[in-house]
Amino acid sequence: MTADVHEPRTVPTGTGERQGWQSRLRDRGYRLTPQRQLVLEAVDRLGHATPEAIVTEVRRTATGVNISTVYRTLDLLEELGLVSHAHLSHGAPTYHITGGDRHIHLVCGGCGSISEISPDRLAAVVDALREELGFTVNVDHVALAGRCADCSARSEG
Amino acid sequence: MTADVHEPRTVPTGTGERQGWQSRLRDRGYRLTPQRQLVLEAVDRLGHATPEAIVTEVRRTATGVNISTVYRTLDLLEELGLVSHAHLSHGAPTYHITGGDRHIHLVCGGCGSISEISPDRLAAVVDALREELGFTVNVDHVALAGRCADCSARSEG
DNA sequence: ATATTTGCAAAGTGTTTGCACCAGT
DNA sequence: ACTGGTGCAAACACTTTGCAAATAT
Repeated sequence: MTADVHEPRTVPTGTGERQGWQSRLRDRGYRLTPQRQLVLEAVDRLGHATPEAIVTEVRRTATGVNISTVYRTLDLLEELGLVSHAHLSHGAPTYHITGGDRHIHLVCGGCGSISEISPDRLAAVVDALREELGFTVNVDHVALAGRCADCSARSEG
Repeated sequence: MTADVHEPRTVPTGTGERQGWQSRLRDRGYRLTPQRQLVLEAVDRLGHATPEAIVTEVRRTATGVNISTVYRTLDLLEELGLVSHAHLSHGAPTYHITGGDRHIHLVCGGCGSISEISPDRLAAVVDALREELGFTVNVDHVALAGRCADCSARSEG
């Protein structure tokens, strides 16, 4: 059990939203390049992916795309609100498509598996923190570390 | 406002617990070295500190202590359960004394300030996740990203 | 005495940057 | 044509590791 429990969502690069992000890019003075499309598609396809995994995926169709371009592109896509990242493990962050279904990550420190739960689970806490402390939690970015059922069982029993 | 909102807690290197961790170290076959005491004291004094900050603090009294020793020592102290780390920002993790008051970190993405809240705030969620999914959240390790009151006000107007 | 720990330096990740060339507009 | 984007290589930040010398036991 090391797998990513991601299930593919409707692609923002698909028919529906195509105009959306592409013209958003243009309106801000950015250019539409193959690399940017490829990175966005790769992020969507992979679910939760590190820059390294993304560049590998991108290279399946376009050899020669550079890792630094991927980093720059991810920054850009994040600025545009198309993707966001979370620090799920000790190493590289993982990027995922935003919009549609937001979610909170559960990361198992034992086996590294990632699962997702609804942000509603934290709604009460989030509201309380905003009202009492003025602190606005960025739910997309939250990762809860711990141990999954399997690993808990393993270490206890 | 970039400050750490840490307030010093009772030092485990102080009178009370001294025997505790020191003999725990010995029992496991480890040796008690000045470096290990200094690192532990520094972590306690600093509250939430990166390895870099810790080595700087340690060097105020003992010049020549190497950063790699600090890393090794932090790993050891964590294994012994004396400290734990959390990933509060994009860069280096921060270490803090465990035991006594556990807490959850709120990290402001705007100004980088760190505040702490009681783990009780998440108790309901944590319990629900354990019962429904079998997932045990490691509360010490949790950091909630977002924007503090000041930064929220600033960005909204 | 001797096995652990340290310091040092070198290597390993993950990420950013400067710059010449390339490409979208 | 013009400006922004890309690839490349080098620099950077953070962390780990091999090994000989130092030290706790």
